[in-house]
Amino acid sequence: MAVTIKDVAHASGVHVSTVSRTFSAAHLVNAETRARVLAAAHQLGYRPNRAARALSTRRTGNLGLIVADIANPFFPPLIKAAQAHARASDHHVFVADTDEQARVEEELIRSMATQVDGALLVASRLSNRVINELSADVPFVVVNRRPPGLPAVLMDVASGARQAVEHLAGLGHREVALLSGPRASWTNQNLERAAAEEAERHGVRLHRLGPNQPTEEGGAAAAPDLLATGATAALAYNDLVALGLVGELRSRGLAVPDDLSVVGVDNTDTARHCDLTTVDMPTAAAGRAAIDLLLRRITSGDAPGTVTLDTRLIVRGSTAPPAG
Amino acid sequence: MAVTIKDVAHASGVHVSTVSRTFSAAHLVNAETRARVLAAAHQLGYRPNRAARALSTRRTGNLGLIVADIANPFFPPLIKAAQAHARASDHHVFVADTDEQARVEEELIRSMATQVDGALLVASRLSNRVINELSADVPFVVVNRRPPGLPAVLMDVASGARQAVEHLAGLGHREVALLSGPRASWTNQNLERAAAEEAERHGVRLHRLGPNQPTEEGGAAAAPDLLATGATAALAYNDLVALGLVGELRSRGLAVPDDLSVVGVDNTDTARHCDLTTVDMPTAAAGRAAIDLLLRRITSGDAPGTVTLDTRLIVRGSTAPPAG
DNA sequence: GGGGAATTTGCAAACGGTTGCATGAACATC
DNA sequence: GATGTTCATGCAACCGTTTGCAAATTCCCC
Repeated sequence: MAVTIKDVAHASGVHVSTVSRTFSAAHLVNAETRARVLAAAHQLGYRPNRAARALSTRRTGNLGLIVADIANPFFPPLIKAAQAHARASDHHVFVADTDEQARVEEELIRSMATQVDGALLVASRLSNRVINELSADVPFVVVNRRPPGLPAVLMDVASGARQAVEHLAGLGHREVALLSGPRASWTNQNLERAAAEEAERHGVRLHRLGPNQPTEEGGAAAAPDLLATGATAALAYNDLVALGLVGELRSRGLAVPDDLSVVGVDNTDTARHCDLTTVDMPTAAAGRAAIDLLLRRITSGDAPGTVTLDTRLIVRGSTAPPAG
Repeated sequence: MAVTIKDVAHASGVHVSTVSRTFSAAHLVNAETRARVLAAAHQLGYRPNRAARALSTRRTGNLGLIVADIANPFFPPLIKAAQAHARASDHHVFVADTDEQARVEEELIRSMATQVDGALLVASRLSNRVINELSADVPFVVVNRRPPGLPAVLMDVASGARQAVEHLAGLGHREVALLSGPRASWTNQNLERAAAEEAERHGVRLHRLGPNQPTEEGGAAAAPDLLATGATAALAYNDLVALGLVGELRSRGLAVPDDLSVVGVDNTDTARHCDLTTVDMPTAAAGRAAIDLLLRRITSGDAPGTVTLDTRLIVRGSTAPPAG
């Protein structure tokens, strides 16, 4: 059915190889011939078959993008930016949702391997060992992760986390809870470390709670433990956790920020709507940067280093001085 | 580099065609041989090259999923459900974001055409003519659209819209504004029609405003016109528009729902967080149903009909009786 | 034990492109 | 006018897999 290079060759009276060159190495074909071929191609509605081309060139023009949960509002802006940026270089993006499960993640990457030139791993839950193993098949760029030897884009949550703790300390909070996220999350590790250091610096006592599911349910479920600590403020792994917590507190008759201050991480649209103080993550910039690194790695084969993007605190209405 | 069928053939002492059959028509190969081939394949870490396979079979095992805006929280649950469902049938999903632009949408579909077996068009902005033209190249299933002759999954916003108007009328509102969305949106057309009918039935005057951008900015921008109408309640094209409106009203010193009731459409997570009354759209179910239709269409070639899913109003705190 | 069917395998031609090499034409150089 | 370049094109092999056809083997039945 589809019109192939052969049809174009026949229609324009040249060999298929000439047609091929017209599209992939135009300078090798005579201007006049090229015009004839292009006219025929256009008239027939010819479009090169990327899969077939990939067979010889070993370039599919596709990129993979692996995320833990598309429905987590942290990801869509990154996906969107990455995709738009990839499209500008004539690359398509395969988006895959791993459902936060390492096993699914691995399987998706494996089955995607032959169809992409490279992949972005965002907030991967895989072990470094597995990542390294897989990276033999597919060139990776990771986001918010630091497997040794792989190019990475990092949204350095530490800077924002320090600002958050400082902000809370400045408001007068002396007992702050940290609702941590998945153990395997690089962001979580950094968050924990930075928060602990900064708490120490300000003489704030930090109660670590977790790991929690990085979802609203996780945040809601953490409420009892949190209340038991006597903390007057909470810093959550991400906005979903923060909002889950806020919801649960409200349904227990507690007011935010009057009874308890809450800070999230990610600065999702939802946080903005809910007037949540949060750490802004430059997701769109990270998406673009990651695509840049990946394309550079693919085309020139070099393994470019690490890009670190700063984060910063956005103060909104969910934080206030402690009650009493 | 990658291990191919040839390597497996060599390692197990059979012809490549036997290896091929082991994977795609196992019953044609002797049990003993099959075991040997599988062992070799496993040991070498062989994975069939889908792109190469696609060349002969004309089946890529990939599906396209075209959405207007991944960052609109309406889409991710649908994407997620569709993808999980597709994966269960060993299909991959190409997600593409059109940025609400018909031109981009068309181009994406065209360049995706050779790499997918079929595609889901969600809330397409293309004209029926273009959709039909493209559907010669790619089997489509559309969501929230009714191009004649194409299988469709419809989330019937009309039922929810009627409930919404009835709800507002019941609260005592007599002047309701409708903040409509993109002209090309099937959902918008249905919403307008159903709201108008139901308003008529309840003696409510409906002020149509729009078309508005289906974003928060669009909602915010509509505030002045809305206030000029003297309406005491607003029904918005979607939750984003509703929330944009709410934000703008608040910044003008107006309270929701005390001064004005607002109803959204989609029942996104954001709406839930913001306590917005809204029409629930069964996005996950629609995603699954659409994949079902698409796979059926692809495998058995028949063009199954239309699936309609009902919507219903979720009453929350953004609606109340009119002031005074 | 001979004939036919069924089972298992190999061969080779596709699928739609790309690309190294060879051929041929046009042109310039001396 | 012989020689050497450059440019444009064709030829054919190849990318990894599938599949119709034929050959070879085994099995069954009379």
